[in-house]
Amino acid sequence: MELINLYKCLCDVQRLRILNLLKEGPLCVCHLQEILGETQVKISKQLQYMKKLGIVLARRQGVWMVYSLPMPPHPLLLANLQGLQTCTDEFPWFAEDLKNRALILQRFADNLAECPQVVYQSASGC
Amino acid sequence: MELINLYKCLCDVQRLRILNLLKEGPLCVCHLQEILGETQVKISKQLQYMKKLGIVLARRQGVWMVYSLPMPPHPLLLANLQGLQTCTDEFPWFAEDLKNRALILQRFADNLAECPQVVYQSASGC
DNA sequence: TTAATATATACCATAGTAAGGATATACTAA
DNA sequence: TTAGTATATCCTTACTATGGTATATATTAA
Repeated sequence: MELINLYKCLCDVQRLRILNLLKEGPLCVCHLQEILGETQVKISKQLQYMKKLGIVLARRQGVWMVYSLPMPPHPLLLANLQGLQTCTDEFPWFAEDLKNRALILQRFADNLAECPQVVYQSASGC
Repeated sequence: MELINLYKCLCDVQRLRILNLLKEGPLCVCHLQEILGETQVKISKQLQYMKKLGIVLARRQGVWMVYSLPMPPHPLLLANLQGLQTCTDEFPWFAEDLKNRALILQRFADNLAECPQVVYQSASGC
């Protein structure tokens, strides 16, 4: 992976939000779609873009595609996501997104009918 | 300045090299041109790009245009340039450029006929 | 004024990126 | 097999970025 590619991913707000979410753990497209409030095509394309550049990984789990960061995530990526956390005025969605992610995981824990094949816990190793 | 713009500048090798140099202090176009070994047009365009995004500042000093980082430089920019210093395998020019910059400044100190109007020392405040 | 130097801009071609709509693919369930 | 769901791809259009050549601008020196 070329480091330049990291910056190519960071220079777009949607991709930044996706990486911020994936930093916490794997997510499937439908959940990213729900959190970002974007169309399926847009999310999917951004994921393809980052996958092609080697910044995210994809793995199929039943009907779902689960995206994640390579382990361990590049320290420079983590440092940037960390540093951006404090810029709440410019990136208000940074914390909001993480909150919504937690809600979804909670909902998923309560109701296994939703995304039943996706066991994010077991995906932490990919 | 929007932080996203910072990443837009970082995602290109030439711009990265320029920022790495400006981190050490102001430089005029001709010196950047000499260090990077690129054409005047390319350097100038990259500088315009970053200036438009609010990442670098420009000030005329006689015939020369002196470019610099806004003071104080954004911590996220410094953190990234710092973090990249260690990636000598991927960015071998990172240290080389700084060495060449030092040589130019030395040469300038020895011979004032070169870029006589440019007093980089006095430019540190811009 | 004229000439010379440093730098920016205009113009053109090419490539990369982004967004939307429609459609295709892959998998699951029945 | 069929239908349904999740995701990816194709196609078009528009915008942004990159690179090159030529030219314009600004400043200095004579």
